[in-house]
Amino acid sequence: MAETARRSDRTRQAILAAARERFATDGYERATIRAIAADARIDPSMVMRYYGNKERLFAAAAEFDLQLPNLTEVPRAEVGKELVAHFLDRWEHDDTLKLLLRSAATNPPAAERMQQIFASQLLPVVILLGPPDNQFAARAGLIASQVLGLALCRYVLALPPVVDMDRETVIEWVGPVLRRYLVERA
Amino acid sequence: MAETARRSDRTRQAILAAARERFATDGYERATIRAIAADARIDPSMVMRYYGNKERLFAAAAEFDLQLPNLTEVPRAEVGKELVAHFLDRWEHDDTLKLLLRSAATNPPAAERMQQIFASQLLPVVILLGPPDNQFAARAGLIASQVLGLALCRYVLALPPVVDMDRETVIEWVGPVLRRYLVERA
DNA sequence: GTCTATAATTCGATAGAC
DNA sequence: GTCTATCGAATTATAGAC
Repeated sequence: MAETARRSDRTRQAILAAARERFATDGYERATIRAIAADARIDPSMVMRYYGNKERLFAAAAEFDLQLPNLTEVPRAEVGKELVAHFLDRWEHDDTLKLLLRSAATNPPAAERMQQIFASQLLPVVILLGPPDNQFAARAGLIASQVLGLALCRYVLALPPVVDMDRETVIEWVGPVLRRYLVERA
Repeated sequence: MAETARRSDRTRQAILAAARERFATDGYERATIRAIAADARIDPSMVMRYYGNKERLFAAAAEFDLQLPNLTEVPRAEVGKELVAHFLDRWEHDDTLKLLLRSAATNPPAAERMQQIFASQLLPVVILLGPPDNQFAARAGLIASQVLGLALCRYVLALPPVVDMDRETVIEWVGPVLRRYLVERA
């Protein structure tokens, strides 16, 4: 029936949304299926029915696309700022990166997923824009280190000075760093 | 008795060393008192006897001193590289920062400890060396973001390109960034 | 100081009625 | 599709014998 199909889809989505929130705030081990089900206002056994087990639920919740913008049209001087701004937006409007960051520290599959995301989505951008010095991987890794470190301090550890910096200040400071990692010679 | 006092001290130290290792590799929630006791080759109940509960054991294991060097004598141009080199050494020879990093993602007390460490140990260095622009806190936060991001990618997430970078390459790339955050004008 | 036994929870997962 | 009941395992923590 189309009626029940739509309803089970809504239930699926409710579970996924609740799972994302819980995993993002508590990390993989502290987020319990019971709590996720309670947030979604459904029975815990429904979570198992739809997703089989906790690991598969997490995998579904950790699906993520960086949605990196096309930087080829952006002036070389602005390319770093553009990148920082994009990441800031991406974090503010989507919990998935926080989820991955929190969980990857203690959950090996989450760490692997993080590796995949940066290898498959960030590296191509670096290859496209960076100088042909065969240091693409290192450049992508360095960008990841600064970007993830910023997210870690701002959203996970909540270091006061990093939390208090407004958007423009962050862009002004970190933009040139990413530009250096992305397109400048070492 | 001096005899038993020495023995209980050794036991205490064995527990602490095992705890540091387990917390560093597994994070707070996955590291169990049983596993720590097994590593230290003592009975689990001894851990409770000496440290009361898991939280206090963690607090003891998370005691950490960045041991930041005196940078006032270092040439301004080298100050960033010196800082990166110091952190790399500190990580290689001590698990405590990895322990904090892994645990802080899901354990609030660990995150607080991280805040304390950077506020009480890194901020003074920035105040001492940075330009008098009243941006000390922001500078310290930015340094923390890059340094912790590097550690996260290299030791926790194990992003291949960041793991594969040798010491000199890291210093060459990240040194100038830390110098900028530490002493340069925005 | 050391160890056994176990209490008290909590969690992921399953079985089965409706 | 939904819910109740519960299993089995693991964990922190305690009580108490030796």
